[in-house]
Amino acid sequence: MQRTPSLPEEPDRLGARSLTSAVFASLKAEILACTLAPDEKLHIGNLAKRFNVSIAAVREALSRLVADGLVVARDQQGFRVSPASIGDLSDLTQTRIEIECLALRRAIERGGADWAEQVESAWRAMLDHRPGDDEWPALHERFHVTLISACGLDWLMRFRSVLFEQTERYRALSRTRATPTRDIHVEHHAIVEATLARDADKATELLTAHFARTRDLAIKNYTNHGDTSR
Amino acid sequence: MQRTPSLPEEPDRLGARSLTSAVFASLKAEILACTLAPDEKLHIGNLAKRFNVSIAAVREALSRLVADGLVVARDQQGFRVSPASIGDLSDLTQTRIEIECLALRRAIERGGADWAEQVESAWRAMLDHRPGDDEWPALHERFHVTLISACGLDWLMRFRSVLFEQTERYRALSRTRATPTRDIHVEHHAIVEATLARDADKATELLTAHFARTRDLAIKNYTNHGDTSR
DNA sequence: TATTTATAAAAAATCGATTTTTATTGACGC
DNA sequence: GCGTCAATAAAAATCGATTTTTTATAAATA
Repeated sequence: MQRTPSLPEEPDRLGARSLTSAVFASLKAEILACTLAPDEKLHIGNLAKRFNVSIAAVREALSRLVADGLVVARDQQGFRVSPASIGDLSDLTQTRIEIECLALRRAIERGGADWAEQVESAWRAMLDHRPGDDEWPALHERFHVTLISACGLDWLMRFRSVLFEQTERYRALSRTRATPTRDIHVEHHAIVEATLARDADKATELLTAHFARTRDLAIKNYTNHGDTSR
Repeated sequence: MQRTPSLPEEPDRLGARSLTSAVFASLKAEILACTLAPDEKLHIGNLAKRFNVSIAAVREALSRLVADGLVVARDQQGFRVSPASIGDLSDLTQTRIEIECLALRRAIERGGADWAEQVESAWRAMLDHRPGDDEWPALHERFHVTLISACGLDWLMRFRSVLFEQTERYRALSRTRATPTRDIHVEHHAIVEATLARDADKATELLTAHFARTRDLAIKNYTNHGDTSR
């Protein structure tokens, strides 16, 4: 009973239950947004100063980020942001296509009426928004999660999550200029239609094209602007 | 220049470049062998005493293990070994089947003569050994890695590795009595034959059966002996 | 001049102690 | 009796300082 309710909270802990988690979340956001560039050295001492926490807290947060494949660690050489490259983006996208199509087929096979409803609902929730919108990222991810949520395999969903997150980084790298001629709502709508019609072949074909287009756009801007080094 | 070369090394660091890595490796081995049981609380202070290292080193090692899905962390409640269950084993196995079959198809499509040679070589290397043998685990894993290594997707290989490791834990749980009537060499040989004959349908069918059998054996012994709680 | 070797500076890794949070237990009131 | 609350014990989280390792720099040798 030491803290008066009216006093302001500590600045750092934005909802996080521990300092380490707060640092983890901040670092993750910066890496996904490429404020911390791919392959950039993550100077433990500097980060500790910047976040006003101890070295141990930073090290632990960084160790956790290795889990998501966003940071790589080497003994006695510290941590750095995972490198990014067109090769990796291609690999990533193809793996994503394989896994999500697999999951979508299973979901179409097993999903019940409740699932179909959720898919439609998640899609409609996106309609009022556009990429660049504050709420867009969360809604977009929720849509893709819901779409294949009926696949019935937690491990597959877990891998999907890793791949989605990784892709986020390349999206950030290509977000240099306004995204041009791409009607993302139309793409999503087509996927929803085929899915709800239980047409697995069509749905996976559309999903594949959807991911491939994301990749191609990223590669295009990547070549023009994306400087991964610093 | 304080250390005399002839003095014995510190006991702990078995090849590891850092204390944290050594603790990481030890803990990982114990978790995979189920010496540290599923869902068991990982008492940081005790572990630090047991390994003669600081709390920070243990925390970091544990954080790294979260990456592999072998440990789960909860803010302010420390770490525990990831829980195991028949449900998880089923999920795991099915995901493994989907992903490895996918990879095998791609490998059969793309693999060249060098790959075919490596597959045969990795298979032959296993012939002199049996499960339970000291060298078996490494050779067995190498065989399965080689088999699909020509799939051309690093991310897929990465997920494979996670799934293989997870399966290891259930193997340990079921290793109570001598593995009974299962000629694993025959199973592997059939897979190799179909693969080298570039018969993807047959190869994936056999691989699926192979993983399913591992799962069924584990479930059988799990029900009899496997006490995940403590 | 190129390669090595010594030296100094920087950074990573590690520790022991302190602070904070959670879990436990027993008293108290309903 | 049962739930609530406070005091205490245990454990997790965090910190600041120390030790070890690597990297950068400069001198020395071939």
